[in-house]
Amino acid sequence: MSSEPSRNVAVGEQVYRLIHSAIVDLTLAPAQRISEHMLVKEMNVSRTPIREAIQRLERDGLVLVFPQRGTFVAPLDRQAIRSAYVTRIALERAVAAEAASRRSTEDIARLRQAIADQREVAKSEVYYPVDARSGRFFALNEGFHRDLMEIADLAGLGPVVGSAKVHLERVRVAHLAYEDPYPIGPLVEEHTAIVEAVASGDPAAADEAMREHIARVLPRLDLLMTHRPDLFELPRELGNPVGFARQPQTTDRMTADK
Amino acid sequence: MSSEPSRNVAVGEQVYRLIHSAIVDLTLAPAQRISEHMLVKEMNVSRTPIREAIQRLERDGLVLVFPQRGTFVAPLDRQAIRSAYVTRIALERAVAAEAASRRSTEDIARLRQAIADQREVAKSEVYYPVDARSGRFFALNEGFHRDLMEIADLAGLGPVVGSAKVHLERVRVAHLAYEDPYPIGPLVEEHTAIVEAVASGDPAAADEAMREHIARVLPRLDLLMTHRPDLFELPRELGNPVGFARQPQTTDRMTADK
DNA sequence: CCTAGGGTTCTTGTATGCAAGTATTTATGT
DNA sequence: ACATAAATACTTGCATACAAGAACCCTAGG
Repeated sequence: MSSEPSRNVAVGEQVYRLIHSAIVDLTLAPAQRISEHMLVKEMNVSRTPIREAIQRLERDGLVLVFPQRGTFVAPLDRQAIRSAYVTRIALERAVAAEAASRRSTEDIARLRQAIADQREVAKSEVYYPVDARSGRFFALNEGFHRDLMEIADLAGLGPVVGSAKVHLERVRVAHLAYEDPYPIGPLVEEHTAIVEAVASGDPAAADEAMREHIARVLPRLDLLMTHRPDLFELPRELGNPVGFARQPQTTDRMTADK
Repeated sequence: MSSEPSRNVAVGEQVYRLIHSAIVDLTLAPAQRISEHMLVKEMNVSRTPIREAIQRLERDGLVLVFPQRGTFVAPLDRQAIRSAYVTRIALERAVAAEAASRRSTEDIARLRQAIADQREVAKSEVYYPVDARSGRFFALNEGFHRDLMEIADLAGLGPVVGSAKVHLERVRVAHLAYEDPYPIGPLVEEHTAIVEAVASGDPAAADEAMREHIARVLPRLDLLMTHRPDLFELPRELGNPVGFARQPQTTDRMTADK
């Protein structure tokens, strides 16, 4: 980026974050075409960091790359959303259970403080904002789940859960334009139940409390599919994009042929 | 690659698979230094696809990139391995349970056929080979778990589970050099238990059968850490690599500044 | 009016050159 | 001999040029 070098964070990382959040909050519409050249002009960066970002987004399932044909913002995909939901619920449950097994007294205090903060914020921020990703409660919520991961000594799950969450968030953002504002009060109560289960050192109870919590925030997918089928369709039928047979179990070996 | 264009699969993908399997089967030793230039000479490819592959491997947690300082094969990391283990067990359990809920009669037949194939192969291949990733049973095992995902309509979990599994496989490969050959007969019996639970449509039983199965293949990590501490250490203490604060929750917006 | 063909323009994939920063090594002075 | 500093040889990040293929449009012919 020619303006504001903003050293300390690589350019490719900045580009990735920018496009990433634009896709998640639907600023970039599903199925919308994007081209590297367009992004180059728009962001004053060369193609290299743009391509790096696009390849990461492709692996996140947020863009579809058709070689020599074009790149598109990934439409909402029922199967991908279902997978993301299963992933999130399975991993967060495991985190809660493990946190209940490993928590120290300091951890308990930390979680109770987090709950107190959430309660305080919930007095002023009663509903989620329409973009769903701004506001203090959103940050507190993210931090709460991250705290649990650290207590469970499973911080490595952060990226995995995060990459699943973005698909659910896109659905939630789309929903907020059609549904009543989402109240955050009940979320704090559910968080409280999780914390108490963790504090009591009961993994099964923590597991169940988290299961209820996550199940509750599942957006009504079918409703959205009938209201906005356009969000689920790619403009034209193209073949398969390139990046879907990942995680190879190849048996090849390093063959230096020089 | 200058020799054998091998069209149909992108060069970057080939490079990725090559380095990926070399790291997983420990052909490339943990903590070993690798440089883009070295790989360029070794594989007769330009830096671009090499860099693409390295960035993907970095996100897989298989290499560590220190900008302007060097790139290293990621040493075995206790926390990463623990996270991978939790991820795999949580997701495979969810898959088994969901498969039990959705299975059709054709699915049941398919699974029983897979078991029959495994039993047949287990007669000749009694133990895992030392490289742990070749042989017919390895492929059958991969296919079995993939079948379950398809039956559960959760094929999207394939890459996630796969990227977790590689960390466990590295540990398993390292183990096989120090332990007795691993018998595959019991694995077939465990698979059978899973299939019967799925066939009977009992999600809880399928969940439990899968839990036992995965828990059994957990390699003895502590043993390896005492035998080969070198596999867990980076040669020198460097700062943090670049790619660890992924999955941003940035609030930035697209700001075209042209 | 419709169809077929050719050329133009767009797309992404790949190779390469330049820049900036780090570590190592060598020279130089004490 | 030792410490210090400059120079040199690396590293990866970024920019850009070239190549190959796909889609589109426009024209010519039926």
